[in-house]
Amino acid sequence: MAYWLFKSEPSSWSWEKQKAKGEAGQEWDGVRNYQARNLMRAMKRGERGFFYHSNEGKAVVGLVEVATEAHPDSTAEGGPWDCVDLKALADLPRPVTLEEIKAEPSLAEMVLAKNSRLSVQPVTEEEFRIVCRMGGLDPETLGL
DNA sequence: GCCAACGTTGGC
DNA sequence: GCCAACGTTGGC
Repeated sequence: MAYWLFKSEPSSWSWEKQKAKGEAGQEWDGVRNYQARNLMRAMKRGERGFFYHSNEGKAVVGLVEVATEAHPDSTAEGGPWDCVDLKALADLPRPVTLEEIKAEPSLAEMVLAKNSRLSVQPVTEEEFRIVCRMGGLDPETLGL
């Protein structure tokens, strides 16, 4: 089981909008970066990730589930771009800010802290658990 | 709004 | 295949 992080500017696609999609989920389209695309190609249905608000908020605000494996990005018009579908799983009771992540020594190696520009990122299991707890979610009781 | 970091493009 | 120029991202 791998873990991930998805970044979005709230002004273009917010956590509120993602939640409103509910079980139907939403194609994570528009990614035009090979590294990010390759990470999405490696994702499996049912894997979990964080939803991160960049620019405004700068915080991990929720948990998502990978709802489909990678498929062609419907906005890419035959280009080499694939993406997965995501559905919202849960709010973080307390958003975990970038500042807090950078201040936490055990998260020093987190991609978000080191290469904040990558829009889809891998997260280790340990990082996933730490950020969940910082956000007020117990990964055990969630069955994660 | 600035600018550093990064990725991509294209001339050579 | 190198690398300068350019565009974009996102923290500050």
